[in-house]
Amino acid sequence: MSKPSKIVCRFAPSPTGPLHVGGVRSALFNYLFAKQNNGKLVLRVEDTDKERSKQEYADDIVEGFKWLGLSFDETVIQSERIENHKKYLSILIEKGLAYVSKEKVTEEGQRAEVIRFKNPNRKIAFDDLIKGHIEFDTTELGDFVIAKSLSEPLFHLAVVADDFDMGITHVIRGEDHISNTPRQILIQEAIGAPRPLYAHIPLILATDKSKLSKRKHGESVSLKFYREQGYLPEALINFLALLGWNPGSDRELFSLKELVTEFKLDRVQKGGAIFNPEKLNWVNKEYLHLRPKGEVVETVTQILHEEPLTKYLADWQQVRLATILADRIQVFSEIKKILIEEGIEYLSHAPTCNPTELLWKKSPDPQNTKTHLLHVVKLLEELEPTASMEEVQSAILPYAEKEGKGEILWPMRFALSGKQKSIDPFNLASLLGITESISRLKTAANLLQ
RNA sequence: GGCCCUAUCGUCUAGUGGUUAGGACACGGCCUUCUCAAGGCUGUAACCGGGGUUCGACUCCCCGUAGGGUCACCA
Repeated sequence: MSKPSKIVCRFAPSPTGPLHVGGVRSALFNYLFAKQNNGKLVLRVEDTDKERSKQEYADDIVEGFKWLGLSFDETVIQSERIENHKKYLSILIEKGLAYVSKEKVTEEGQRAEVIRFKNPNRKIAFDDLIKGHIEFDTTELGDFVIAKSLSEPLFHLAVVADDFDMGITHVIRGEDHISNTPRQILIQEAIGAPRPLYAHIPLILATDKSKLSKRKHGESVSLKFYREQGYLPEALINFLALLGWNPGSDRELFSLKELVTEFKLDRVQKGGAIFNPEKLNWVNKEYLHLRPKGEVVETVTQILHEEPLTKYLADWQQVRLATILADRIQVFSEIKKILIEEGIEYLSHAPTCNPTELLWKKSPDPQNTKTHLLHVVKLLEELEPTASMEEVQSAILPYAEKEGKGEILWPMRFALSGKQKSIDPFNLASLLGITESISRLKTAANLLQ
């Protein structure tokens, strides 16, 4: 038995755009595989294209992973390793395995001279850890370009050189790289680098089954979008892990730590998976409920505080509204939607009630209803102006249970909100304040004969 | 179009020759409930087609078909 060498993985994004959810999943699978094998994980920022690479995107990538809680053992900037790439380039040229090629210039920006790899035109086969055996005839690739000039190495060369120097043992990357693999293997063989093991993971697809791309599918492909919408990092990680992988059981909720032990590369799906935001919302809700209630309420309060729609509410009212909302949302971004769609204008303006709707469907008696409303008023008058939901409840509930909950609670709630659907009466009375609640109940009672 | 990959409910998927084809999201119903939401129970819903192999195919093989990826002096 030879001592197994340490596993080294890498995630190698190019900073030409914001961090993509597909990239996050690639990074996640690398992370899980490396961690569970006590291996090393490297973040390699592939910025050899000076035209398109931007520092802000490199920052976005690093910040994104920091937010997610995915850590790398090492971060390398590919452009800083260019001397190394040049070294391999000159070796290839010396050996006659690459050459300076005179080009016909047909497009603007095209060089008259580039470095091409001398393709041995062989068949290349490799055993992908996910896809299985794959074969290519490299003849059709021709003598592909590996550098713009002696000092400007390109993608394929840089990847192979860096993977070699960094001792990468497993290349886990998106399926869109599958056709790059034979080229890279050819270069490896030319520079005498060992071949790493490949695992090409299926793509994350949009609803139309095409690859998620910013150009086609907009902002919702970037991690930042979900971060700004208030999704929880652990929910995103869990959801992404389940997209294309499953543990073989019915279990669906996993912490990152649990994923490290449960994840199996050979259980990764072969086909692409459509990104389903509804399922993400569900996962997020599960994690939201797992968080301490106080913490969630605090975040919701903060959001309400900055929300113009609730500016008119006093601070204590915002906290109470936040407490109610905290139980109802799947994602923090839903708050605004709820405020608008459900219409909570009744929080700021007393409703005008239709007397008929004030009556409980199972017992539509105006006289009784009026008596009940006035009795509720009496009970509320015993309370402090800012009584809590619990205080309101213990003041009203015994009476409601005695007389029939619907008979009391429906008219009470309707008198306070003027709506068929609203926050429950106890929360509502507490949220409006006792003084305002009494006033609304009296107004409603007066509508009844 | 060439090359490569893929194919189970609408979606994510379990399944590895014999299953009432299982779970989750979404959707519908019921219960709970003052309404809404949550929660509980439950229902509708799938093996792309055609040939083989086999006593027997969702499962193995071949051929179609469909979808996707990739074909840069980007990564």
